[in-house]
Amino acid sequence: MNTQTDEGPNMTPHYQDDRATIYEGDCAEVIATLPDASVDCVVTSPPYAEQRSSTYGGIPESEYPQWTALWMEPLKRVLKPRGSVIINIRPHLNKGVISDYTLHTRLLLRSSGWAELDELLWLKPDAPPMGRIDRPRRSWESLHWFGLDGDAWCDPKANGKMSDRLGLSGGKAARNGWDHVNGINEELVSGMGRSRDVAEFSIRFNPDDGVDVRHPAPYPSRLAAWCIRLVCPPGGTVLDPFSGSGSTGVAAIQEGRRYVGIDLAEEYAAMSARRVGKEPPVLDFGGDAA
Amino acid sequence: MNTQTDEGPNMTPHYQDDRATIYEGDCAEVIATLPDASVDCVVTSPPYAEQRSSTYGGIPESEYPQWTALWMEPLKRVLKPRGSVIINIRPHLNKGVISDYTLHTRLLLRSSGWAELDELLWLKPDAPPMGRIDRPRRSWESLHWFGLDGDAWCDPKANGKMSDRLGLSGGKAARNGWDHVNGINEELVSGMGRSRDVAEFSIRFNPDDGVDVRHPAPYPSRLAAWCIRLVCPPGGTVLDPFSGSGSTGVAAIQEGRRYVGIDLAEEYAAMSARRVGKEPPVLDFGGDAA
DNA sequence: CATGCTCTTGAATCCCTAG
DNA sequence: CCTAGGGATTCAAGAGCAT
Repeated sequence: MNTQTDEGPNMTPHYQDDRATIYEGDCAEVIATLPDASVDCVVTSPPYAEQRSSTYGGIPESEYPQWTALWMEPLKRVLKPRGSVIINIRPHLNKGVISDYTLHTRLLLRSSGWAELDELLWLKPDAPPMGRIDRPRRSWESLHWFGLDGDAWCDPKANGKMSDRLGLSGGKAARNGWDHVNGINEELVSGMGRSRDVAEFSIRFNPDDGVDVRHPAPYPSRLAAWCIRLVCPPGGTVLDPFSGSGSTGVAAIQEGRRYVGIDLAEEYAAMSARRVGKEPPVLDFGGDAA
Repeated sequence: MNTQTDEGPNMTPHYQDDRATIYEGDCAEVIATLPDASVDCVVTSPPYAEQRSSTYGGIPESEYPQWTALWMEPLKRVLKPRGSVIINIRPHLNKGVISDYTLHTRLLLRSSGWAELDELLWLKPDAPPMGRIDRPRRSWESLHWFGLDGDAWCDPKANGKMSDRLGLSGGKAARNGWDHVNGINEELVSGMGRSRDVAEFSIRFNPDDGVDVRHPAPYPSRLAAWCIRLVCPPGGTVLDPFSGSGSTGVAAIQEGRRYVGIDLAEEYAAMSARRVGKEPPVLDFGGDAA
């Protein structure tokens, strides 16, 4: 079902409207056609090694680090200088031992020039108790956060909770011009606290993910929205090179950002387009958080 | 304050009673004197690279992996075949980029024969909003779980929650002799569910940590107790090579296990002894969980 | 609007067999 | 001997109702 021609990938979008563009094709090739510094952030859940092989070909663990470095390489030009890349992944167990390909991947990305900004968490309270019965139920995944340097754009309050005990240590923040800090020049005791580096969202029952969504990698759009609020400036552009069912796109539109989605499979490019196209226009979405 | 002689470390315990032994000295040297297969698990929070340098000398990041592999090497003999090692650590930020020494440490341990069983989490809901103000509040740490192979002893229900909906799909488990599974041969609908791979304990307000505890690495004894219940059989022996204020020891005694603590600093060996010695005798402690 | 019950489902993991 | 694929097994957390 691939519409590519012999001359190379078809860079005509599979879908386009004024907020979203969906491409069908190899993500590295599509990214190479995007304009310089046109993307604020990447939020994605790439295929795991040896998983989803029917859809994506199943990258062997030994090749995974280089495969990742390769699709990310053209991003260095396309990403804005303070842009972020957030990658959701967690190693699986093999005879009671976790695989090491994510460690090698992180090290290779670092040595190929990416700055590893932090490791954020996705907690899954309803993670199914499958797998090894003699081990704890595995109920979290990593969100690996990379940038071009240590100064990526970030809104540390985007996912914060309201608090009434802020600004009590005030003073120095004002002098340093940190407008992130509440209580500057005033003795505020109430306001938005900083986000935690942990996002908690259930796997299922995401109101924005329709019942007709069928994809081997369920990725709640609320999680994508959390990431987007954190690292994408309002009105910016979000890219997902493994768009899948389009949950990142749904989240981007809901959060008032633009979306560029890519998927190798026509089926999923179409599903992304269908879901993104159905999103109602953005009116006013504040930062309601985890 | 070091009482070592020129002939080598003093292997006379700094403190001993029928449940606990505290040594003052270099942990690798002390471990080398312990009997074969005498320890069920190690639960520890080692000094981070370049941190706590006033007490422990501050291991440079570049030497940290090898330093870790070295103190763990003699454990291979001392640990029981199904024993576990749980190491609490999280990389710090350096100009907005996380350090990579924990990645290198994990890979070196793996290549030197250790099995990495999983990565568990300690969530710190009350983590203070320190560090970079333009980033999310860092509120978790890793518990790196290693063993001699993938078959370490583990009680997956030790930290579980009670549930009244277990055993509903039961059947084959009984035939396979899996006593981990609830609902065998009966139609139970109530019992202990499996633990999550996430432990949530606040930093402050640990009832078992006396107010006089002063140590540069606050490590709640409730967290240590969670780990001990998970990987140490009842009545077994827990080792902490960086005993510090002795929180692991307090937890071990409370959970009805034996404790072997080691610390390089006389001050902390003494503090561990004081706290462990004050623990009331064990009567009956069930697995009350996170 | 709490509470309780039913119902569904999941980036799992292991083992065994076939190539 | 290693790889690939299929089958069997597992249960907690919502959501959606009914009361």
